[in-house]
This record gives sequence, C-alpha cells and structure tokens, in this order.
Amino acid sequence: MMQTEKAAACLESLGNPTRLDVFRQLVRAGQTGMAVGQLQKALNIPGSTLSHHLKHLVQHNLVHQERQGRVLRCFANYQTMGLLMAFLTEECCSADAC
Amino acid sequence: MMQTEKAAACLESLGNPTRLDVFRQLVRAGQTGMAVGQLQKALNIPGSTLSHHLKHLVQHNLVHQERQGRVLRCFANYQTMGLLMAFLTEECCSADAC
DNA sequence: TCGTTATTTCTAGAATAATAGAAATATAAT
DNA sequence: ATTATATTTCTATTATTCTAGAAATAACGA
Repeated sequence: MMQTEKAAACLESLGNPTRLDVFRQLVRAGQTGMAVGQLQKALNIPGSTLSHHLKHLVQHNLVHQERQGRVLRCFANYQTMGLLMAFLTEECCSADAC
Repeated sequence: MMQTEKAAACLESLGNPTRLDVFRQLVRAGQTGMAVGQLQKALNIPGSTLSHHLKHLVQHNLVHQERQGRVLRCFANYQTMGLLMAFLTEECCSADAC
C-alpha cells in the first residue's frame, strides 16, 4: 500500500495543470511514449519549463524515461498510477460512494 | 465529466499532506463528519492553519460544512471525489493498467 | 572535428502557498 | 450583559514553486 506521504506527493505532481497535461498526453500515447520534443510541441511551452516539470514527474515515479539516441522518450508509469488509485479508493472513498 | 482544470485543482488540494490528512479523517468519519475542533485535536495543528486548509478544501468542493450551534461540522464530499476518480480513470489510466 | 539537434542545468525574478500568533466574530450558556 | 467556547480573519514571515532565457551538455552525422 502506498504511504500517505507518497500519495500526497503524487497528487501534488498531478495537481499542476501543466504536469497533468503532460501526464495525460503520455497516457494517451501509451506504450509508444513521447519524446520530450514531441511533448514540447504538443504543449507549446519552453523546453526548460517542460524539463522542470518532467523532472518532478520522474522523481515521483509517475513518468519514466528511456534514452534513444539523442531523443529522450517518456512514458506514463501505470504502476505508480495504479498504486495511487488504490490509495484513493481505500483511503479517500466511502463504501458506497466513488 | 470533470474538466481538466478542476481535476488539477482537486488534485492540488489533496496533494498537500495536511489537507490529505484532513480529508482522510473526514472520509473515515463518514456521515457523522467531524467538527473543526475535533479535526484540530486529531491533527494537532494551530486553528488558523487548519482553517486555512479547510477553506481550500471547501472552495474546491471536496469538503462541505454545516453549522451546528457554535460547532462547525465538516464532511467529505464524496460526489466531488467520485468525479475526480472518474476523471483519473478515464484520463490517466490505460485500458489494462489501473 | 565540426555542426546540428535534443535536452538539461543554471540563474534569477515573480508569483503563490504555508505557517501561526493575535485580534475579531459568532453562538450559546449563565 | 457577561463570559466562555468555537472558529475565522488579519497580518506578516518564511518557504516553495513557476517560469523562461541563456549557457551547458549529450549524442549523432558529415
């Protein structure tokens, strides 16, 4: 079970609109993932800003990256997301609601 | 369906460790809810700090309050939580994982 | 090696958020 | 009316986060 501290950290990561957008893009991209540059084009934000937010997501294990030549491919980390969903279901939902 | 902006705002609310604790307490308290003073005792934080965080949760519809004499009773808002869970399931989870 | 592309780190400013004491408000009991 | 209790608002301080330009690094191709 994910600890409360880690759950809060993940929620905080996804709680930033830009990072939530990044993550949603990666979820939609699925196992193909997306290069940093692709993300940058899709979101239309400066590279340094994107890099900053990606670092945050990677540090909290919501995203992982794989270098492919000079391209850095990013993937949503479903395992962490699954743990977060489990935490929310168990700790933040009632028996009948949500 | 909850919009991305609102989802991010809810996630940000729950992304603060103190607020996440408050919300978890309220979920555990169920339909009985908890008075602000009860929460304060349980969490052992200054009233002004708690009030500040409660305001945040109320503004984002994760908590609602009901005055009972001089006590202000707080409840987790499961409907909002349900919408958030639906958003996360649809937008941030893959077909097979989480 | 040189040039090009992809991405990060450095840096600094602006904005936002967290914290908590003290004073203010609201409600009830005496 | 006065006092006590519950909670909020005010205020200020400190801390964190966001943003993005410029410089640095990494990887490849010619």
